Amino acid sequence: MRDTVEVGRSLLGKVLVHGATAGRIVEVEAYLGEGDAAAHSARGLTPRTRVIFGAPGHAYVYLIYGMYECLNIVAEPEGKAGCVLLRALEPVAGIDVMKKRRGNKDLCGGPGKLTQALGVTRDHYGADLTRGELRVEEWVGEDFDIGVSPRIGISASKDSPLRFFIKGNSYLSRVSGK
DNA sequence: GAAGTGATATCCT
DNA sequence: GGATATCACTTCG
Repeated sequence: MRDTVEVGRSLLGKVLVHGATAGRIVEVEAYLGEGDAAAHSARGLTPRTRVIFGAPGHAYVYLIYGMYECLNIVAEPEGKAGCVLLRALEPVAGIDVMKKRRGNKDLCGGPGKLTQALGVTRDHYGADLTRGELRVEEWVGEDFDIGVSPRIGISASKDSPLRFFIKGNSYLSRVSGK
């Protein structure tokens, strides 16, 4: 569990690159395997969640509510479940492309939105994020403070402080409409 | 505030 | 093998 948390924190500030588009990771959530009722992996290994139990550094993309993909990065070593959900990005490249795809609205301020903006689909399920078209890159930038809070939009384990974000960043996700 | 969307997992026959 | 309950969200009212 600690490893997943560490990976999540270390992902903050890095950049997710997909072709011409790229975004800085400003908000993530850790999803553990054992003892985390909110994680897909909590109920064991299934065809859908098998990537979470696989090698770290790979993408776990799933379709939720029929229309939206969510992008996770596997964090734990093979055999253990644990992944980090990317919730929000700060657009840094290919913004015009994102706007075209998203219709000029909020580009990356939510798990389903950021995948649309970057063009991430289930085709990237299991992809290696250290190389290839879709990848995560280091980013040398100014220092930032990391904030912690409970996760958003789930029904189980609401109180676990497993959401990490860059303090003060204005591209963080918001809970709809409110 | 509520509905809609489709894949998955868990029943039920 | 087939049906339905669930879901880590977004959009529209």
